[in-house]
Amino acid sequence: MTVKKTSLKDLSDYLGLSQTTVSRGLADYPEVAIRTKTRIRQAAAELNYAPSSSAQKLATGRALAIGHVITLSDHMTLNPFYADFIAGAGETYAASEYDMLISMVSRDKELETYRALTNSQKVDGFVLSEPVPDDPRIALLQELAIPFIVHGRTSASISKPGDYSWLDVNNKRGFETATRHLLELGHRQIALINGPEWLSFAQRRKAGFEAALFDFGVTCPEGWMFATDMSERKGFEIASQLFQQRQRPTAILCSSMLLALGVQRAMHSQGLQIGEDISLICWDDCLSAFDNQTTPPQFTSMRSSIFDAGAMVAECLLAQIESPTALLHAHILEAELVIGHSTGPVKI
Amino acid sequence: MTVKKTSLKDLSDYLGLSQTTVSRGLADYPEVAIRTKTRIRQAAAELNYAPSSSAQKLATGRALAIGHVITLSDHMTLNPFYADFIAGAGETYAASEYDMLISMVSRDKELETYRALTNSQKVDGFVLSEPVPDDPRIALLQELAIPFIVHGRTSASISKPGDYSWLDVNNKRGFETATRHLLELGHRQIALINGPEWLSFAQRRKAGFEAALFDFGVTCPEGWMFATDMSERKGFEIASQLFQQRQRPTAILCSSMLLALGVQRAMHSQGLQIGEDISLICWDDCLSAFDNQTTPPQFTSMRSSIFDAGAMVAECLLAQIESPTALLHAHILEAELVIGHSTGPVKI
DNA sequence: ACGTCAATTGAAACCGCTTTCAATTTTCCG
DNA sequence: CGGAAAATTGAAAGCGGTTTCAATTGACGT
Repeated sequence: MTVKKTSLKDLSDYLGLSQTTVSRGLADYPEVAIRTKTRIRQAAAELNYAPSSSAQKLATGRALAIGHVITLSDHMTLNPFYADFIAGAGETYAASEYDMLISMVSRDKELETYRALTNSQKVDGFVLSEPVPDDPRIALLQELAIPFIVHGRTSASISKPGDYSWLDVNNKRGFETATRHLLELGHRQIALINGPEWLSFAQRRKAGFEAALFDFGVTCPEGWMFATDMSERKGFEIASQLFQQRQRPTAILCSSMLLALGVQRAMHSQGLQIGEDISLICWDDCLSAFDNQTTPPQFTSMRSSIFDAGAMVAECLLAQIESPTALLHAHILEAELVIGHSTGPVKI
Repeated sequence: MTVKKTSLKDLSDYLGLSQTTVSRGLADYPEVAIRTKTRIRQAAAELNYAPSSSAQKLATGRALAIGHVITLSDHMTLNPFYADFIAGAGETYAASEYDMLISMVSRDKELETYRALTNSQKVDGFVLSEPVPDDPRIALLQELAIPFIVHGRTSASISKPGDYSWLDVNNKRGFETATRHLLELGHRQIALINGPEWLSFAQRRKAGFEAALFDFGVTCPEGWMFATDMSERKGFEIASQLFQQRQRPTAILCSSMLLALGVQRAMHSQGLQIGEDISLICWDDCLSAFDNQTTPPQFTSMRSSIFDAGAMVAECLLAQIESPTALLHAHILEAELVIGHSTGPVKI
């Protein structure tokens, strides 16, 4: 059943050449004669030869693989974002002949997993997602001296340039812009439905929200800033609850489109007109499952493709791995405000 | 910077033992004396030793990795389902010390990717998702003689038992049951919003839908069976279109909760009451991002966790790999009808 | 004390590829 | 044509484990 794979030796025997030459020929070394290379390539194709990756890894020391460790314990991390983010990264890896190794582990095994993957030399680097303010993973990977890049940032204080590589979207400015947009439309009663506040990005978004309000001398009523799982249902539940208060917001800011869909449902069920009675802005990660790309889009939103972010993160990491002398990366992407149907001037 | 990893040799030198004994000690061979094992383990922990995976692979011939090849060309496959499916599978792999290798490639490189991963011996097996009726991947993998399992099935004709391993949910019966439920509530004007019909599962669902209608002597009006990307927007668009016809359905069957959310939005925007004016049943994959687990749930649905499916698929595959003599797997899961708020007797 | 057998441990080959350094063949020129 | 330089090719030593087979040690019965 299991057919013996053709090895380099088989191939070189077949060609009457040494393994050395064949190996070099396949790797396109300049010192191998053109006609020899041609012969080698042809024979390789004929015998369906492909080098054993483990042998190659062993000999070169490079795993040609990047690790993504995903924790399953809480529902947050196994969300649609991740699918798109991974897809973006994966595309880049594939284009560079790298493999993507994904480990799904419970949170308590997380650090151990990074350590094991590093020690067993299964990967050449890591991509970290969803950093928390003082992320232990970063310290660990620095100690292990393995290249990595963070999608997002930890607290500003720790993010001295040159400390570690990261790529982040400007969450603070994004939410500041969105909030300002609402304020300029005359809204003064604005609620925020944010992601879990132990994640850095959520903290930044909140800061942006507050900064804009502050500029306009507006305050957010007690209990109008929510931090929650970003699910449709949570959006629905929170909005429903908001709508029952005697003083109701005239605008709502959501940290994800999924939340916005829930809010929208709540509005519908209360007979509230979106963009009329209440304005709604959400963050739009341009997920393939929720496209908001009609013109004009369904939701007014701050738009920043997480697929693209995945691709960029991967590119930075690979660059870093290929030339270790390169500087660390630190990139900020700006989200774009896109006006859709869900916002309008405040009703008097 | 790059600290030299401790190798088996380092460890055996440190212990004053041979590599042989240390290797055996770590692998818990019975012929190694207990006290020696203890010493070895201790030293290994001390020196932070972890075997090089590539060396191990080379020596044993087992990659201890499973491949998932995902095509990016169309948006369908990069969807939330996949995230949950992969998560389920990944959990199983992690528990069995296997790695998960994910390749994101365009459809035209798909087969080539399977071939390359197999030849380079990067994986011990594959999981195929979203089979099409006469799937070329299956033929290829059979030819390559590498273990694999399909999540889903190809056409019934090809699925002779023993042909290849698969695990599928009973899509036909699921939709038959759902349709029957609507029929028993008195509905006779039922529309179907299905997934893309070139995928086997969608064909089966359609067959189930038609079978139930046939049993009740009901026919589905021309143009009421849709096959589409399963996005929120498509659900909205199709439902909106349906509602504009003079004869409007009294019930709708959706192939995903995402579609159902879109349909719901369309209903809201037309002032139609869900479960009152129109009944809605959707397939519920129990995705973490769209939970429908309230009691009673928001949507009446056919429920079958895709996360669990991923875990089961992975288990079957691993079993198959570990004992090649084992029979091929062929499992059918039944989806469960869960009554929620979105259905009710037909209005007269 | 001695032979025997079980319990442990080791030497060395091998997995399949890369790479250093040496060997061989060509090419070029005086 | 002789010889140096350039162009090719090869032998062999790793890379870091596993495993076969042999060797050593210890225990035990007489």
